[in-house]
Amino acid sequence: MACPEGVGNRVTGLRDLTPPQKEAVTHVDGPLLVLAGPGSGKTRVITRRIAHLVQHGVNPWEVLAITFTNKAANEMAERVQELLPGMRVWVSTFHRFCARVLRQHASALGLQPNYTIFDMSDQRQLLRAVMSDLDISTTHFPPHKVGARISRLKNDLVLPEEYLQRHEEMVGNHYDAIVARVYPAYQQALLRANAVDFDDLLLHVVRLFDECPEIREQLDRRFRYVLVDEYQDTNLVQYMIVRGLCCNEQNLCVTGDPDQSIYGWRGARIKNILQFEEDFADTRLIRLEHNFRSTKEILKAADSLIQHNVKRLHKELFTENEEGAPVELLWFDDERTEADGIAQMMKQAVDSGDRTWSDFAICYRTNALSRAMERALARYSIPYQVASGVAFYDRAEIKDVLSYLRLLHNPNDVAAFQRVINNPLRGIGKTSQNRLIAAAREDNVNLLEICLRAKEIPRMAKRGVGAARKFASILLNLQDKFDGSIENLLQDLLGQTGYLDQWKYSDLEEDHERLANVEELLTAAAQFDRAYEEELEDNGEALDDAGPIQRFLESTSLASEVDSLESASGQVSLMTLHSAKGLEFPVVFVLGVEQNLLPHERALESGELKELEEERRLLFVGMTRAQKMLYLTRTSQREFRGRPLSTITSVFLNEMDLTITRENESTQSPAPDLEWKQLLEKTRKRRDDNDDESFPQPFKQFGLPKMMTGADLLNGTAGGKELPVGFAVGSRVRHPRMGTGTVLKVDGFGARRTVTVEFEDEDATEETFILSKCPLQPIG
DNA sequence: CAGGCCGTGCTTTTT
DNA sequence: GCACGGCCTG
Repeated sequence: MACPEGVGNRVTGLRDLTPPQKEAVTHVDGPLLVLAGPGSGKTRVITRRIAHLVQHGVNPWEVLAITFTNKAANEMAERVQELLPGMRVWVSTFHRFCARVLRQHASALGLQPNYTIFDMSDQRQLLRAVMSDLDISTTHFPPHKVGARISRLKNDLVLPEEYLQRHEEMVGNHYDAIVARVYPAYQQALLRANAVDFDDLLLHVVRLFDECPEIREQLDRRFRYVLVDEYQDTNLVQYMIVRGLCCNEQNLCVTGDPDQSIYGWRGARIKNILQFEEDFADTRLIRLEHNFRSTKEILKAADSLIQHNVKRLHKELFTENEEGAPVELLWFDDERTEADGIAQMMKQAVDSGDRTWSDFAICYRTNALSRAMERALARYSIPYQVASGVAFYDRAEIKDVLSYLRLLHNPNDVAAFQRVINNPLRGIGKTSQNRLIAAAREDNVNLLEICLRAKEIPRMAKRGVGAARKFASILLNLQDKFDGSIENLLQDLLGQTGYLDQWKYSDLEEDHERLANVEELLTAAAQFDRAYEEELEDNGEALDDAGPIQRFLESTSLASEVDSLESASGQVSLMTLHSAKGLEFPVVFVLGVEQNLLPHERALESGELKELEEERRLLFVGMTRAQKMLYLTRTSQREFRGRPLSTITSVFLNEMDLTITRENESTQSPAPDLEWKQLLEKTRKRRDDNDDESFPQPFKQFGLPKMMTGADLLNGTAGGKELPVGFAVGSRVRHPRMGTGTVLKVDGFGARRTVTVEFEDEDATEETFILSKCPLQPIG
């Protein structure tokens, strides 16, 4: 029975694993931290470990594997299914897991089990309403920005009351004051709508754990083995969920790579993984350092780059793959030559039969960089796909249909109500809608009920009364007739509301597309019906106590795009560095390795070391996607927001040994930073300092404080009548993007005062600025 | 009440 | 350079 490796059978023999991989797979009890370098077979280790647990007596339902994305969850579930046919192991995203927990314990949090999950547009709509209630200008404070702030607070586990309190102690920041008012009101509005936003799904579970210790313990005991992938990307809320599930049963296995943490900006705390050993006593630490993906040259370059990060756990990456070609820096004149050059290289490789189109990936820091590249690919007739998230479920027609379903399922869903009450047009305008919503709130009844009683509402438009009653009775009737099939329900719904009539007789291509999309939704519903039925048969009772409508809506709100990138589809892939994570390609181009682009301007402006390091990790992630060939590119001149700008050498380029290929001899870019080595030493010495460390000054593009811009100086003077010091003709000024220059001319007065500046780039560009609106700074 | 025009303001993205 | 939002007009 026992084979040389110890236990094992045909399915999970361990011979194909490296020693550290094997160690991770066979570890059973107690906390386990797997630091997995890029291309080190991490997913394989997780799935094999799950199989190993189950084959050694752990019940499949005692295992919980958590990922971030649906894609990762599906892949993992598939591979577990191959190893353990017919067994149900819970592999889920954080959000899906929480949605389910919440459903079962909704009442403990003041929700009903048929709660709705609000997506970003619902959130924005609700915020808009809440803000106008509070008389807050949505022009000055755009709801999506306020929403982003609230989201960030939720990710950081800050509750409305706490924020209000914390804010009262602070003085000054206007934006915070607004958010402090909006946040509690927004939460109240969500509760009234029996709805949660994405962040609430997680936050409510933490609250549940906090307020109902017995529920926490019950879940903790039930999921004896918990696995969390990409642990370096967890934020504070996710961290608390994981901890909550692992107090009593500390069989927690986390995998991740601090060097690939690139989501700090949305609240991910790299600390979570760095401090894992402190959080859990007797942690077994395993490093997966053997890279199976890249050539030695690629790995060497990537490793030399990441070595410059100070805050990291050391890893010694190595590979047994071939030496490979050196990593090259391609230096072009401008973005057009860059794009053409890359297109030509790819075409040549494909024409000669060495490569196929799908071997290539082109990565960039910001989406804007894809434009020039796309044009070139079109010129060369190269097939390509861009990974960008125009999600199926975000399309207006899909959202409309789903909103009907949402409203009949949760008649308090105000966002859904507003979306469909006058669509198709029923003569219930904004005013009538607001009257209905206000009346529902006052009478404490749901939105469908208030529609039936619209007649009783004072000053309600007559036309709207009948329409509202008809609208509500259609939905209530559908609710009664529901026979368990979502597809039938949607069909009836479309028939009775006449929603599709607006496009049915149109010749427009886009209207055809809309109809086709709705058709696709019906197919998805039919598929769901079948799967739901199967699950019922499989389990006797449903695995889950929620009805099909709740489950269907949940799956649509938590599903993102229909797998936007198709592998092996004979096309070149274009994507941001962020979306490249987790993928691999034989040949990778990383575009625009230039100061202010990579590292990004915003990271430099912040002056924070941790932001600079995240940019470095971003490049590291990009580089380690490459299997055979890796090219970094830069230009001398690049169009930025419509203006051509001279570029600056990225600090990252100085951190690696690269072969530099100049496509064209052209203008010399500013010399590499001579003080670099010294700076690095200084930075290293500071490594033990706290988090908010800033990097040494010369990194900052603009050494002068913001208060010194012409705009600020002008606004600071009485009425702005005088010319601010430092802007006389002939004085030297600096512009954050254009660089330094000399004032040629001054015109106008007060807010209309303009200055014309000749910059010191090679064409001596002349630019005229409105002094009160530009970031020009005087020098000296 | 919808459509067009003007001004503004700009990373990265999942759920 | 472009996209989105707000405001104004037909």
